[in-house]
Amino acid sequence: MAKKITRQNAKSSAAFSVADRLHSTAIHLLRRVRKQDVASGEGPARLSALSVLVFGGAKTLGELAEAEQVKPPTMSRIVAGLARSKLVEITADPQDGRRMSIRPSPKGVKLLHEGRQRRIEYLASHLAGLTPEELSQVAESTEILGRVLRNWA
Amino acid sequence: MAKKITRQNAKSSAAFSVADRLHSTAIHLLRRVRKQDVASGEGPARLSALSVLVFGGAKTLGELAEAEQVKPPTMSRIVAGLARSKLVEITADPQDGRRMSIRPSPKGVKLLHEGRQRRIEYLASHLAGLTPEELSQVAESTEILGRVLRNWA
DNA sequence: TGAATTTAGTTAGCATAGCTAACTATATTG
DNA sequence: CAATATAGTTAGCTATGCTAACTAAATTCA
Repeated sequence: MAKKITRQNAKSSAAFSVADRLHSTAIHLLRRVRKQDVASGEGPARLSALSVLVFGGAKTLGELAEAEQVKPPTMSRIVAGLARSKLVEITADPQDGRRMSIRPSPKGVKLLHEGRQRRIEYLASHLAGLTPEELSQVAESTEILGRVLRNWA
Repeated sequence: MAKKITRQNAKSSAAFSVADRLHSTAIHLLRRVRKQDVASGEGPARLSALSVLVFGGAKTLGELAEAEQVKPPTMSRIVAGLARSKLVEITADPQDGRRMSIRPSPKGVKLLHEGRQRRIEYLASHLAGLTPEELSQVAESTEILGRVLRNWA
């Protein structure tokens, strides 16, 4: 039995094909850029958690785990590593003795900004060959995808 | 001393700002999509290597490591895992006894396509809310970034 | 009030995935 | 044929993910 082609199917398959290439491109792009982070001396999970703290302010461990889409035991170890490197400061919540407040230390803020600088400069240097039109296409599309992410189920 | 603003600087800082948002968007997009791959029962490194084999054909271990931007010992273990799960077949190179030829098994091809289907359908379902114009913006931009990746130093 | 339950985070133990250093085995070169 | 180069493996480290089982604090309710 041949599959019936409808307007709905046509729309789906366009999204399908874009999704496919988008996925592969995102993987390979990040794999390149990640290598710049080695210079920071911290792993990707720690840098990402630190970034949440630097840009979003102090969080509890549970909030951090939620933000990073990771289970609490995983975040517990990530935070322990950040604390060992003196990149975050931890205080007990005076209202609720079970909770901890985790915030970036000045050293953590500095390390994050430097790493971000390196990483972004590296990526930007590879975007530098694009025409202004291409660059604004990419910017526009990034904007669109950012909106998709904010509305994610 | 104020920084002199030239056409070159303007171009660089546009690339810089796009790079910044692109990086963050790519990270968060992949973090969501990755979760779909849990259903395959194989880790991300194995799925990615298998994908190279399925779409690029048989490779030696060194070629695979190169393609995946990983050191040979790392790829050695990834391939061992894929072989243990019977997702790849390995034969010795008759010309050069040091080399091995690694190719996907029928089971490997099937698993990859199913996983890809799940992952892409999931991503596509979230792109489905976009207008046709937005979708083609994203497609265009993905194309541009794919070209950037192919020319990467 | 005080026992039961819920909530926040930790500990233990497992698997994957990355690395370097040091090894084996095969090819190549002088 | 000896020396060297190349392909891959093994051993051992760190980091990151998980679940299951724990501790301790807060909350509920009989």
